[in-house]
Amino acid sequence: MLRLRYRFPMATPDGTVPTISVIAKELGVSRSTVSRAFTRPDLLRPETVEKVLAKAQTLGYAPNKVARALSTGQNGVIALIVPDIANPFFPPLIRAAQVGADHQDFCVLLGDSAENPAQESRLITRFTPQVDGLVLAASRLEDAALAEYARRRPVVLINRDVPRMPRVLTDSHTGFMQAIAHLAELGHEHLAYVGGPPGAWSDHQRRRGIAAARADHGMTLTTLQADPATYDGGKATVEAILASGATAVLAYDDVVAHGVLAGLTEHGVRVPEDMSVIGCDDVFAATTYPPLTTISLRCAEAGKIAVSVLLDLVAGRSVGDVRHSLDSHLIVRATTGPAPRARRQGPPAQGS
Amino acid sequence: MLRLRYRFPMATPDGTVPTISVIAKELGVSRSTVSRAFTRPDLLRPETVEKVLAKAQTLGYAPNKVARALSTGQNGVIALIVPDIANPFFPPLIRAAQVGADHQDFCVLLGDSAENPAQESRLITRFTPQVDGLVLAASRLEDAALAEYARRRPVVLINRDVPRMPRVLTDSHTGFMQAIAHLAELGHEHLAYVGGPPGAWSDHQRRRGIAAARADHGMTLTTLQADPATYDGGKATVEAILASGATAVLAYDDVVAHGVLAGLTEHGVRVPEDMSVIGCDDVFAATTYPPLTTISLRCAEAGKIAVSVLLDLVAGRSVGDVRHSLDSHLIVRATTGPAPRARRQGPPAQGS
DNA sequence: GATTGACATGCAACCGGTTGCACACACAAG
DNA sequence: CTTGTGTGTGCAACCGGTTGCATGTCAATC
Repeated sequence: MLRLRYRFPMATPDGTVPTISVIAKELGVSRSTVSRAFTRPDLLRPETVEKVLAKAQTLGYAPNKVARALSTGQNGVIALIVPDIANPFFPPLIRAAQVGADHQDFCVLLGDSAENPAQESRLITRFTPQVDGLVLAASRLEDAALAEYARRRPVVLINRDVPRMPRVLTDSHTGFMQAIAHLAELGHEHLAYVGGPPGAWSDHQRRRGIAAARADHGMTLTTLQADPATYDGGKATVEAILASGATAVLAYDDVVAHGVLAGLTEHGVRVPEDMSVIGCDDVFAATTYPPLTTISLRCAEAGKIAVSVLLDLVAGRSVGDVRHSLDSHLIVRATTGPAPRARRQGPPAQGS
Repeated sequence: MLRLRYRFPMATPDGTVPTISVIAKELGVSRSTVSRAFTRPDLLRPETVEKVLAKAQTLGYAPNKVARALSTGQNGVIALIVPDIANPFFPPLIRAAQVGADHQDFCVLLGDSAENPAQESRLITRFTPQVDGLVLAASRLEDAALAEYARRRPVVLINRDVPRMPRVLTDSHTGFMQAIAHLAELGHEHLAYVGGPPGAWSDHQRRRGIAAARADHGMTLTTLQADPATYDGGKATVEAILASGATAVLAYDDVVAHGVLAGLTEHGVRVPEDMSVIGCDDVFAATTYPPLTTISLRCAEAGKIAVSVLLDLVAGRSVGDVRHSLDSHLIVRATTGPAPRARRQGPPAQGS
């Protein structure tokens, strides 16, 4: 069997990717000069740089990262691995990461671990040799495994709090504090929390925050779990919510919150008249109807910062124990209202 | 300023990662022999192969992918460029693409063009040298530009119909036919279409399909445009919709549809009692409340197929003029109902 | 007018593999 | 003893950049 060398038709006009050699020849300069126009323009006469760049522009030239990687050891590529691309929390984060990387001339290799630690390990192993660093979002791996991978390449974690590893956390604490204060003000006394994936850092953090805050306000709390943490999982918890006697629901995220909304409506429970619902993430709260009261989590910012930290690390710029905690805040929209008991008992009549 | 050569500490005791040269020297053979032990073992004497592999094993050697990529021109990477990662149409597509690529041992470089042709060009130029092929989703570039890029690397388009270029189309035609038939059956006679980005193939296709189908049913059609094609853009069209006298709205996509829903509710218009609304994409119709009647578009499949076609192309397996058209269908949920006039006038009473 | 830098560019080696071609050697047939 | 046919290896060029060092130019300085 013949193994053909796969290569596209040569020479720029007829469909090849242009190289420094092409530009050099056309301009009658050496390859080094072309190279330097991109890497060390300060060494060249300004008009030379300009000449080269102009030519590169018209030829559609861009430096070949693979070649550059071979000689410098820097690939100009970072990996970003998320548990589920389609979970609406991640797209804004991914986009911000991509844009941030692009600004520093890096590309992003994207991986979806399907919430599966084994798959996540596979991807990391596969990506590692060809990237300068990795961002792992909501990793499902154990601390030890993470530390091991971090010895091979710089790693920045998102929403995973491992001491001594650089990490960026979307901290829902403030938001949930505000949410519970908001509910307390509306007269609610009985809460339900519909939690997410038990292993996840974010769920753990939310549970703790809510438990603390509700105690401050003397409220009762029923903790449930959406399993899985999806629309349907949220919907399935509705009977338990109603049985608990809660008048307000805090959901693990916006997706679960929408599931709860749907389930409530099917049970003839009106929102917010009979039940208040608060989501978390603020990721499609503003693009669906009814507008969901939710906790805004700055997920895009997390992506941006993670990349920026990683690139600092890659460039040897960074130091110390990095732990970025991004605070959150409540956004009140249309799914929270006075507790039914408070209304029945009399006053507010807010509005009509 | 000193520019340090960045290189990670590695396997061998002296801190360097072993190369074929090291193995070759230790074994007293040539570098080619070592290389061939890994790539064409059939050309070597079995005991030679074994000797090399054993040595590689003890030295912890693994072939350097970057170097291999440079000399073979095969990187094991494909690029995927989308106009907006955060547009909910794309995440399922991206995920399917990533998974499909992974199955064939390819990685995905992701790019976000921000709906901007110039940015899209930049990304393509930057990615091209380091990928084996590209998938361009909903490209905003002109046909000529696309053709030009396709001469450098295999390119597969999604939702862009350029003759003689491989393309995968999520064809909304069938779905819109069904939608209009559905509305006709419910007694609607006046439709409004809230269109999306004027340049987009998908909008163009939808406009044509709707115009044809409504004619078949003798309905009137008012065409509006959500500008931009977002939640707010959709919401802003509501007054025009109401002024048009339409009793049913077809929206460019689910996001716009939700904007319309919100706007209608703010105007005291009930859905579906006073107005029916149909979205398109089926991307979060099932994860929000109320469940949106919509057209299901198989976007994940589009991603999967595009990658599969691209990898066939890359491997030289594929042929001919590829044009995959993925049909769509209507999914009736809770936002469509009998036309108000029909209800007032009497008969149907279909159901209750 | 010769000396000295500073500056801009070229030369050539190198990064770590792959591969077309040549060569050496073995063995079989003429 | 040639000639022919394989077979297993080595040589060297190449992929597309980067970079240490050398060279050439020109203006400022002595």
